[in-house]
Amino acid sequence: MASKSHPRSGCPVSVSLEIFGDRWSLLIIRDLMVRGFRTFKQFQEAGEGIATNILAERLERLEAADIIAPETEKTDGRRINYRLTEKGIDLAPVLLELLIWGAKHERTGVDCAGIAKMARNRERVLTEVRRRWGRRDTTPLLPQGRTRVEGRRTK
Amino acid sequence: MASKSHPRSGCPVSVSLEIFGDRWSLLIIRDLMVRGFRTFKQFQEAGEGIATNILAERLERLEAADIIAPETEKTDGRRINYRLTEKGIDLAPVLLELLIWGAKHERTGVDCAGIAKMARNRERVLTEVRRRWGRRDTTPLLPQGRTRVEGRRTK
DNA sequence: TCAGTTAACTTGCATTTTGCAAGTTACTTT
DNA sequence: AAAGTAACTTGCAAAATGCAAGTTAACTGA
Repeated sequence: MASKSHPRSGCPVSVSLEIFGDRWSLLIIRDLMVRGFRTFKQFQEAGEGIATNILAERLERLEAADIIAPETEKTDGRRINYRLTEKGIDLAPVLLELLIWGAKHERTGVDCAGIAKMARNRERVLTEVRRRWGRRDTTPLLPQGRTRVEGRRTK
Repeated sequence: MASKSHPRSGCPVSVSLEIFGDRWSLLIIRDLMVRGFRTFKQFQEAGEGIATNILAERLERLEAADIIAPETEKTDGRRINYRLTEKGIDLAPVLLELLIWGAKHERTGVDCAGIAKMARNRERVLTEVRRRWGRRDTTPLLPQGRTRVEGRRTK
């Protein structure tokens, strides 16, 4: 991608975009963060149709950037579980704002009201994401339905 | 770009990324929002080396998404001033989080402490961005210093 | 134990998007 | 009216993407 790209300005926004400024990277991170996905296969199937070569390249890239870390499953040596690093979980606010913006301004097949509620409880939502990450809780933060996210509150 | 692309999931994050999920769009928006840039030439020169055809395509796309709006200058018919729409200014939180993340986790040639302070005053910063946008104040929000992007200021 | 299955990738190749340099067009300034 | 200037186009080579079809190492069930 922006692999051997140009010398860009040192602006943090620019630097960030060089790492995950494409159509897929943040979706993988979203899946890890709120959908509880962990494996190549899950990203491949439940994602929005990412090609396997691209997926492999993105995982490699995110790993190189220390945003995710692979971890071979003890009970099944084939299976690699990807996990967010601390740096990765720090992307939660970015994802949340992206979610809020999209829900507010685009037709997304998602319950706007539910998202709006999340927007009002920003801090609470972020704390919850972090809490789950800490205890390796992989139950999806949002029910999978997508259309109709009956915004279950953080409790 | 994602022009005649696939039917993706209705997730707001995905929808958002389809609009500005690339390496340039958010930089243009950043320039409009915090650097006070308005014209094609400014984006072209002070940006990080975007090609003119790509710039033209991105402006077109952002306009189509109703994130920016062009406005011909009254005193000089050649000059087109791009302005953020309400929908565009709503991207401020996204950009701010991107800025905070980049400054915290990457070597960016930017004063981390300064950004950290912004992070602590999130709401204040966002309010200020909005205020300037409202009164069409184009003085850069951040001093241009940085890694010397010889950013010729807008005067 | 060994044939079949599965997870995680590669590979090859056609298509699309980028990047670069060089125009073009419509004002404006001198 | 000649020379700039701003905002784009165009043509083309190079890189990234998407797709289908492998490949490899680990498991699993008979």
